[in-house]
Amino acid sequence: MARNGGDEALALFLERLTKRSVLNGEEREAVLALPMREKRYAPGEDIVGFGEEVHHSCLVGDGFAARFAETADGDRQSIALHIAGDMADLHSVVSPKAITPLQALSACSIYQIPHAELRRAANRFNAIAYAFWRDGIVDAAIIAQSVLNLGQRKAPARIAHVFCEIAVRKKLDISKQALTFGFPITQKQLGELVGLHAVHVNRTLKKLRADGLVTMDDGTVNILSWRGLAERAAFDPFYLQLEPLDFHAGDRR
Amino acid sequence: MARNGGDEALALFLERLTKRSVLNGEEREAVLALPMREKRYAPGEDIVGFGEEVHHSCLVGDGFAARFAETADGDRQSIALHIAGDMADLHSVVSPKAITPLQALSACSIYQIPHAELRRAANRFNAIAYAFWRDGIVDAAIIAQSVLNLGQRKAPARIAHVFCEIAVRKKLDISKQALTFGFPITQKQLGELVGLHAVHVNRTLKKLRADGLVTMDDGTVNILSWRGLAERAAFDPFYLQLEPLDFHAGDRR
DNA sequence: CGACCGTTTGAATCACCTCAAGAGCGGTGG
DNA sequence: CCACCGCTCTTGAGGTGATTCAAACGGTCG
Repeated sequence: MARNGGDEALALFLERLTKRSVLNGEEREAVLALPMREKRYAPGEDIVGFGEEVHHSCLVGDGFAARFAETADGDRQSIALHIAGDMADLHSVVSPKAITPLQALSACSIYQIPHAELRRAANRFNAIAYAFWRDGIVDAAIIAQSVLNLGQRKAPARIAHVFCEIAVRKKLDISKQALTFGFPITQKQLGELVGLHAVHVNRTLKKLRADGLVTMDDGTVNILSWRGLAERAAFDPFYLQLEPLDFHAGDRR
Repeated sequence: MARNGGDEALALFLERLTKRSVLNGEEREAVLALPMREKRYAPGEDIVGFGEEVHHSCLVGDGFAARFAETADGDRQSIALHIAGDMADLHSVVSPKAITPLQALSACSIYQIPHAELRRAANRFNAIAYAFWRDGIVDAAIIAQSVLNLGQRKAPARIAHVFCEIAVRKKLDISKQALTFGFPITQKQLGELVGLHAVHVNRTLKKLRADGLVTMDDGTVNILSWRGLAERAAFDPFYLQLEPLDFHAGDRR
């Protein structure tokens, strides 16, 4: 059972949970005690294949992973982006046959946590069961925002929105001047995230750069003007900000 | 506490649950015994407002409801469509503050079920808790397909896909010749579902009609050729078909 | 009756895609 | 070592899809 990097990822995951659900000391311990096994993946590699049945969930250590969908015609679209501390497929606990493949977007480390252990923690502590359920809801809310992003925004706003979302999810300090994060993906992959073709992604990035909003070179995103970028994206982080909810009280109404 | 139409909707909801999760007699009883209160809404009316905190979930009786998102610029996009037997916001049990409004798409009846009762059923029966969690995952999978739909498909395929999905979710008999269902919404609303403007929806419907695939008049969708429509949509119902999973065995691996 | 809404069609414009080509870069094999 | 391949980024030109503005028609409601 791997620790070290795994402990860090698990701590991030716990933070993610407790940001949305109240967990007491015992419950936190139970989460932090989850056993796991480390795996590394190269960019583009399948972490969980399409239709595959898994018996563990995948906690992202570093790098980026994403779930994909494709049409019968073979057009690819990425559905959900996962960063360090995300349990990319916590839903597999209740739906173990993957309806979308999970792939490494960049080189990334994954910590596999057995479903049996997750289920045990949920069965032992009601609050953990609710926290897991809620975590899935938050994921769904993020996907719902993607629907809005693809359905209503034009290319520059779509790309700006993705950058804004990652910055907030990574908990970067928005007030800081130098707002930068590693994002080692190709323009083609970025296109799959926002439903655009690589060529148009290229032109759009050029425009955003020319407008002094953001750059993306050498696998690094550099936000030159948070305000400008957020405005261009029409970004409202409300959908990410769920305040913690307490599921301990038996029947709070 | 309303019954009649409510019982029917609840039976549909139970069917939806048991299609995906195994529930025993006692558990089924518990679901069917849920108390509820009927409400009726006119097209466009808010069922749950943006940011509103609710203490009940909304079971759709008849008609159609949808959740919406909008950009800071005011562009509307519908995120999720709900039909009879759907618990439109079961997620509100663990996330009571609505991050997207729920509105009546057509005239529709809603049966409100108190969160306290849902939570009680989940606390009493582990399998129900898992079934609820799983239900949310299925909803998320449908939204994920919308991302694919908006990101990768052109207008005719998008609209065709929506019609195919509704037909399958309504459990219509695909093999039948006359494949028809009521769908009393405007072209503008359909546009909000698929991320297109009303004018273009109109032209696209005209094209689909000319190709002998589908018509939509007087609030009725008439699928002239299921095969042709499904092919045009590149429709693959896999994402809807989750076989039932049994959560009773304490620690099945 | 007039006002309004939804549908339908036309024409012009804009956004995005497709095809194409060149430059840079890393990896491979002769 | 160099020639070559494949992949990514970049830019151009032309085509398609979707939007926008506009106008006409029928139906409904006050």
